[in-house]
Amino acid sequence: MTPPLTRQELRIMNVVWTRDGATGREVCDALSAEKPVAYTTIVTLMNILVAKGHLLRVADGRHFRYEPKTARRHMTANLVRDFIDRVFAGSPQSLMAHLVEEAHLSPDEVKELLKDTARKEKKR
Amino acid sequence: MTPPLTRQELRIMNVVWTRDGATGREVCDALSAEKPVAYTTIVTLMNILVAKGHLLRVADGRHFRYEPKTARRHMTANLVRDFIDRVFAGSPQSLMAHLVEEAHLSPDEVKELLKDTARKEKKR
DNA sequence: TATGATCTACTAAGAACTTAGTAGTTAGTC
DNA sequence: GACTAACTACTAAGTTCTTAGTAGATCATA
Repeated sequence: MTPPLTRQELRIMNVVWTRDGATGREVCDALSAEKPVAYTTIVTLMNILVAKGHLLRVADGRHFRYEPKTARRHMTANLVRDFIDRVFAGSPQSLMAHLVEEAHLSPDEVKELLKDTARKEKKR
Repeated sequence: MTPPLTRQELRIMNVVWTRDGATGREVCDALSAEKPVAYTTIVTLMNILVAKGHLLRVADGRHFRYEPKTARRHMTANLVRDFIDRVFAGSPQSLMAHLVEEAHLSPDEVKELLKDTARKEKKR
């Protein structure tokens, strides 16, 4: 069972999601800011993502734009589930405990988050 | 940059950590319960883990035992950090929010966890 | 219209991951 | 002592990931 997305594929999806659609050139430029990468490399990967059903390739004039087909939220949920399975034996509680204990988050920060979440819940 | 551990390597480490040391046979049996795998496959991977410095191979009579060299806690922290970087742009808060929102955890469950954590903190 | 820039399509090649086989050694047992 | 079982060492092969090159088409422009 392979992960829903490979590392590089995810980096690309992050750019496309953020912009809600992008060209190969845009993604290449965005990722090259961190570490230079060939344009053709990016396009190859993006077409793989199309084949996998995560991107949609739409003609934009005589070029192509790529639009997200899989929602970020949906993909994130899959990735988190997979991660919890592998690292925390399927227990989200364990992950949460880890986050708190490792001081990635202080209990206060968590409380703040909970408040925010509660607020959002009410709005719905 | 490759992940700290590959999927299969992590599965093996989980067995070794849980038992605080194991033979190739033990790991093979444990993992084969889920999905059959050849003994030699496991040993090959375990020796790779030795080469990577995650396991220690110690003679036990005329056979070998493998003991964890990297602490589970330490490895978990690395994996979580890597995951947060890739999926949540480096923000543990975002991961926490996701956990709560996706109902992997209800706010009540989180509060429970916080209580537990606070209790542990006091004990220290 | 010749030139250069940019994009697409196709192909390739190395690295790493995953899986497992073969040969040799050792220990127990008939 | 011969046979079988289990383990170790070495090797290999298929798959996927990652990266990128080449060739051809198209557009802008000098």
